[in-house]
Amino acid sequence: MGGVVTYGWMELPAEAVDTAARELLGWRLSANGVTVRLTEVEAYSGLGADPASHAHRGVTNRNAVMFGPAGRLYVYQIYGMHFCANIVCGEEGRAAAVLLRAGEVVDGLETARERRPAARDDAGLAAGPAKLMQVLALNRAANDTSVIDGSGPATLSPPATEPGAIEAGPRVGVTSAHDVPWRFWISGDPTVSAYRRHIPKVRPAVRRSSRPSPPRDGRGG
DNA sequence: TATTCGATCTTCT
DNA sequence: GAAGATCGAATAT
Repeated sequence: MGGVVTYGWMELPAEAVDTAARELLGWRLSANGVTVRLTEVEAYSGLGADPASHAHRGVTNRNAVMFGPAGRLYVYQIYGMHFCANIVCGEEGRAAAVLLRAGEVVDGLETARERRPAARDDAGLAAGPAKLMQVLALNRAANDTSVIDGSGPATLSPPATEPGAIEAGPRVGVTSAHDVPWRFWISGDPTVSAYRRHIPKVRPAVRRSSRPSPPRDGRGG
């Protein structure tokens, strides 16, 4: 009946977002003339039990897409200059998403190389969440668009071949929940990004008194 | 080869 | 006002 495409990972409940993440390995994402095969992803739930998730404090203007229906992109900007994308999972109303961390360029290689002149080799073209976005030429305009019905700039397709063994470990760059092994990657794949432990933010030399945080209506001058 | 640091700005408190 | 699901160049060893 319905011509609407539905994939298995879309029907998993929010609490099974880690399973959805595993299932998405090997899938292909195409946009703007380049296709990438996903080799590394991370799961985020934000159901209150996942402090590393953007959604764990509840709905905000930014993370609202995470609470929406599965199969759409949640794109956010990080450090004022990079964009990263998640594929929303889980039922509508409950936050769950899979961060796309790395991939292998399987089509549009020439274009990908032009978009990533800094890459040392082809394996490094999309070896990182922001690099992946750059290769696909996606930005905030892709936020809240579908990847399953062709209505948005990016389209997701099932794996051409079964991915090999999958490994799991702690997520990269998060400032909490280091013990949750929700980063998944295809074992031995050269395009998987290097693991970086949480890097404490460097503060200006001037350290204020170790007071936690000022009262929030202290806006007087 | 490993580690450190600067760039740059949106979002939330 | 401060932190942040990063990248790439520079520095240290």
